[in-house]
Amino acid sequence: MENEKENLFFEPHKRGLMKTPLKESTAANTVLTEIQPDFGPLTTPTKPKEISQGEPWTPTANLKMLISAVSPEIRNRDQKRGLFDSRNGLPETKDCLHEHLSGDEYEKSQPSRKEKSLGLLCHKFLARYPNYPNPAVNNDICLDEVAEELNVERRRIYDIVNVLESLHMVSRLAKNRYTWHGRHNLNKTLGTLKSVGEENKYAEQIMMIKKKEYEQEFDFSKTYSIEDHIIKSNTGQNGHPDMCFVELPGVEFRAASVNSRKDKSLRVMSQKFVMLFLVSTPQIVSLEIAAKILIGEDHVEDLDRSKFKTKIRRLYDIANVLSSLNLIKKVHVTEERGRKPAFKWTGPEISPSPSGRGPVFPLPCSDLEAKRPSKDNCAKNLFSTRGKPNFTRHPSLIKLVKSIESDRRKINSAPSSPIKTNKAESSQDLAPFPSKMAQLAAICKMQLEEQSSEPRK
DNA sequence: TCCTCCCGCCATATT
DNA sequence: AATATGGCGGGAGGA
Repeated sequence: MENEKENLFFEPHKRGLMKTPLKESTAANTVLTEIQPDFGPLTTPTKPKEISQGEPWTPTANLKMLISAVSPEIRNRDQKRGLFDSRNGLPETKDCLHEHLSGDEYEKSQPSRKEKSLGLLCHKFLARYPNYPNPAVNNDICLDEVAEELNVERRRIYDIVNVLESLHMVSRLAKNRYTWHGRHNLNKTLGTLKSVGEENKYAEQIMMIKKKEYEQEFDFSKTYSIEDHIIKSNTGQNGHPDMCFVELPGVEFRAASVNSRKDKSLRVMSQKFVMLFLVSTPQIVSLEIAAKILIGEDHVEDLDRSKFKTKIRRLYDIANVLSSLNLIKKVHVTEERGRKPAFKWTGPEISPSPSGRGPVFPLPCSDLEAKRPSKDNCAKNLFSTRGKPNFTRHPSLIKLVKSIESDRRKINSAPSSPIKTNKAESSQDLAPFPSKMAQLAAICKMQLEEQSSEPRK
């Protein structure tokens, strides 16, 4: 079934716009079918590593301009460091000005950590494709080629592609091949994610966690375990919560594979992370909060510290590509007890309702407007977190969907009310935790206060 | 020091 | 078995 051998088409990019000439001294191989002289083309590079002379930037000079235009911050960072200053530190290396430091150690201009950041890499990646590609032409992406052209190991490309996929900006076609969709559907996807986020009551969960922290700050230390339980029950009252990958109506995943079980972390995590922004009132989410919520959802019994740490690490990865997409930007929240790293949503304001809302503007490409309530899609693509060797669709999740449906009615209101009007409607859903209402009310208040104090650091 | 997060080993999933 | 994917977390660069 996998028509993997479709080498018939070629990359659409690198010709579309100015793109990356890449015609530089070094690499620059803009070959159509990448055939590295050193390695076999069809195997995992594993370590293509640095190509001859280390010139991380020059070949992409104009790309940089492109990037700068989009993200001034990046530009600043670059300027901060002398791009041309090839030698940093490296005491014994007399004067590198003499070009070839020859010898055996030409370790001089090491790209420097920042130049190898995922964020930068993502910018380069994105610069190769138009935001709104013409669906009529071939928009395939060959991971091998990209990895090679950007001079990074494949592993990094997976990181990028995975989150892009979570936003449906790309979709897997076959082994090593993805199709670029760009920002078509992006709003639709975000709308869907927002709906799911509301259904999952992320806003409430966030408040619960904040409340917890708030209390701990005082002396009520010891309320955490209780809180955890509430949160968990709330999400997936007995089974697993929403470990589902939200699909898009029109863009069903072609070429199965993607729907198989192993869809775990990054993709789903990325969607959830985005959901948090979309349901948060001051669209700001701290990594800590995000990590806690994401952890709370699966692995019920986890107080593990290392797990938390790992989660944070993943979030940084995701945040980097989301930042490259200009959907979020890094900020700091100054809460009681110090400032924490957080991110602020800078993406489009998305329409709250999943149904009845079409794209903001009529798109030329007829991407089947299957305007479907998110829950449908969600229900359709549920799979358990844990890799059950045989089942990708966890039966117990069906019930979750049911409950979600019942919740659903609540999302058709409150277009922009600052505080989720949860007390009223959600009271029924939260029935098992009546006392929670009172707490939520209190939290809401805190939330407001916090908001007012957000701006001024 | 703490915040970020690169790097790449190696378990899993696909072919 | 060979490859493709992608969890995961040690540990190092940077502020």
